Amino acid sequence: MPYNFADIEKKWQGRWSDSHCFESHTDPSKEKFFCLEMFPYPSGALHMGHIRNYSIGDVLARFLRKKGKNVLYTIGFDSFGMPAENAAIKFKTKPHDWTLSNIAYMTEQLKRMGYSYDWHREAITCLPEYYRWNQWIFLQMYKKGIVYQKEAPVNWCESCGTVLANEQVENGVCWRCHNAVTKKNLKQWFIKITDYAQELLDDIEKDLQGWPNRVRIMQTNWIGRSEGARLSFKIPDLNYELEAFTTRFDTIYGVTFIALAPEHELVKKMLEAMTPDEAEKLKAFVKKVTSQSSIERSDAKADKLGFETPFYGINPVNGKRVPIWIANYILSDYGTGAIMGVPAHDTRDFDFCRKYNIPVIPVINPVDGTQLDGAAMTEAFTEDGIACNSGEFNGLKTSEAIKKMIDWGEAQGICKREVNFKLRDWLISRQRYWGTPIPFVYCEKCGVVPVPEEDLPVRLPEDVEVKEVGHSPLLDLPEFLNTTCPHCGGPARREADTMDTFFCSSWYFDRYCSPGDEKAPFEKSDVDYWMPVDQYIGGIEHACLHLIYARFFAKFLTDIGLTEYREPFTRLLTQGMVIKDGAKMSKSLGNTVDPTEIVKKYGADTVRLFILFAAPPNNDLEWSDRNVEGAHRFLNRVWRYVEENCASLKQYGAKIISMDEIKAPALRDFKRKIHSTIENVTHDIYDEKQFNTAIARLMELTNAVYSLNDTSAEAWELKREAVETLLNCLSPFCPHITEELWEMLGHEKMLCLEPWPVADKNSLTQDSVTIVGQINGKVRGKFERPAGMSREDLQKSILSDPYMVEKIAGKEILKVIAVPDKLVNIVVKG
RNA sequence: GCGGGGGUGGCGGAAUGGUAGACGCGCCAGACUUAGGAUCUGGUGUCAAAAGCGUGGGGGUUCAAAUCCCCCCCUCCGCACCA
Repeated sequence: MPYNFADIEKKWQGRWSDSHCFESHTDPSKEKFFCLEMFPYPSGALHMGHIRNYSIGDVLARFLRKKGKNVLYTIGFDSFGMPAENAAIKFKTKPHDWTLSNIAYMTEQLKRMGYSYDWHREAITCLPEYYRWNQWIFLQMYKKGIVYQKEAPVNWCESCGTVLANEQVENGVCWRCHNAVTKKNLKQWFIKITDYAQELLDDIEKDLQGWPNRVRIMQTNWIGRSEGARLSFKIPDLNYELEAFTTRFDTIYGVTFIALAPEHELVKKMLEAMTPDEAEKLKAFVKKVTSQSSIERSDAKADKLGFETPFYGINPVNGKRVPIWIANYILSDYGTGAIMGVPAHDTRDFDFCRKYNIPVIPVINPVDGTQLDGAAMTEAFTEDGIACNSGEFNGLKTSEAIKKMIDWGEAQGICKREVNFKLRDWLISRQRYWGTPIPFVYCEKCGVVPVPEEDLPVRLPEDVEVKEVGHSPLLDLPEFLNTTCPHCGGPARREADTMDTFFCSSWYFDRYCSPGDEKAPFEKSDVDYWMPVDQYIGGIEHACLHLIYARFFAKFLTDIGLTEYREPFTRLLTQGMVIKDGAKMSKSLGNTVDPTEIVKKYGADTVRLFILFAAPPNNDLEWSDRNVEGAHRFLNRVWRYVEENCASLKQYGAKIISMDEIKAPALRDFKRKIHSTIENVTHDIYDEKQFNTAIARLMELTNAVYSLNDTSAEAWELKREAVETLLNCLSPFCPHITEELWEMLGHEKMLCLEPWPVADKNSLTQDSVTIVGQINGKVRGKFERPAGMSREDLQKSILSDPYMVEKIAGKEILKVIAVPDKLVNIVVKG
């Protein structure tokens, strides 16, 4: 009977589903394991990246169930978002219908892969059962004062027709469509994620040891903490105190100018105080700079542009007058939007001053004793050194100077210690239709009023026509827009913006714990039991997006008493990309491989095996049709062996023969192979998450089974043990074929319910070992010796071996190093 | 520029400081076959070679280095005027 994967896979998927064997329940008497994968966006069909992600997760889930853990493993769909609107326009359908039909198709695909999801926990974010709790959580945030509206220059993507959060702008372009992002002044909803900046930072070190270092560093940089001081410069002509932030208060004596961002509020006051002629020039400058795209403005290599104003500020430490400039390289939304310019010790300020002939005054000399000359310097000196030209602080080392000068400044009332973060508040509103409606109304009398919790959900109308990108159909729906004020009962208008979809994905794992809860987003007892996630698996691209937002949510939900955990994901695995012909598989490059086609041709087990064997999870994985065939060939080999030897194998296996009973060396080796395989595979799967080597070990065991030609009863007993071990250990990777063969061997209980095998220590002991004989560190011979020989005996034995005696004849032995059970190295001269 | 990974056969990749190249792909030879792009057996770093040489390059530590230290090169990724 050939290996008929199509029928076999269908059969077992049916059995698993009918028996509900993958459903899990909250049970504090059992040890839990929450295995989570980043849920997909229902774009239409699964791609190989999904298959890779979920195959990794399924191996872990199936493995841990066998290890006796109560495993929560399920999936959902992150189903709000732009593509549904675009598709609606293109295919003249409705986002709701398009999305749900995609979900249906992708669900089918997932089931075909044999993933052991608990489908009764599934969460679909675009359904009101789910998004009403987005609205509810948003209202809790509002109550706690961390939701606010603000008019501010925000990131605007013209092609998506909406604003974007800071995290969603990559190198000045939109993360989704890669078009240039501009700034626009709009009143928008924000969440004060910055309140949590310090905790988000601290907990990276404290609680995220199970995360890849790379992601921890990326988040650390994104949060971007810097310590320094805030100080102010009096501007007599404008009767204004200009505040600036600096991390280098020790360079305060080196200030030769002040620079403002063109958006700074002081610019307005300046314009009023300037002559009309000068004001026109300044206006033109500001216009020029602010009309630059984000890409141009944030390019560090681009030319620095400045405009010298007729105003000056007073350096608080020495009373010196310094000119005030407006410059394009000053960011309006970091610090105070103004800087103290110290060209001698800051690269950017240096470039600026050389261009505009502003004096350079060094206030730190290198430790080697060189005296810097401001006029002659060719680049800024940014290293630590010794303070000079700094009055009473001369001679201090930089680290000391920073501390002492700020101490002094604080005592004098000149400055105040301050910590700044790069992290910005999370801009949550989107000018889109297909998202969670923001639960607020605008009342002429009462202003901005939250929708009362009992009125949730604010339902998103589903029967709409999306006509053009950038225009939400909600704006044309009076029945949605027109409402009454919950406060005064008067006429009011609904907020037509929807939430960033990252809001949905910040807590879906909590929902998995309490599926279908109608009274709350989740039951505390469920979440207390299941959370935090023990293993999260997904792409690196979310390092500073989803993974920061979800961490923030965890902290907020705990602060309002809904949960007990402060970090949602204990361990994180970021799988590499699936590559073909040297590039990431993508529709636009036309180098995709459709999982459905491959599953049809080879079966789900083969696809899973290939994708897990071809590379370790963290590496990128090059698709190879040949290697898919290789994986298929291996499964055929396993199938053929069990099928052809089924009768003999079934005849035996009544008892497991212990190592002590086995005499023949070949059989002892075979027994050892079985148990070392168990030990290594267990370690590779759980400790290393190194599935490629785990599979390699199973291939070795298969090879060993094939090569054992002994047909004694004893040998058959052992072969039975080997085959059953092989099937059990292979089953998390290739669950269908292994169930089928397991059944063929006469088992009635499903293999997925069978406990994971345990390596027998006694079967692992070596009878003899290969000792490497080295001369001067070079391998010269190999010798079989009994295991466990003492250092002395081993040394004697190898030194007296005729082969080695001959090799070292006539040479003077200087030293001998013997490592028990490993090697003997003879150091000789001559 | 700053930060973080990587660099091992023809390829994907293995190697607690201790036999470099497990396992697989590919390739070569043979067997079985009407046939093989099925299957099985053997071989496969380099070199004519038992020797020698081999883990990006150069130094070093060590009895012993892919692995530890220093310098350099290449490559991928992230951040990028954050004061």
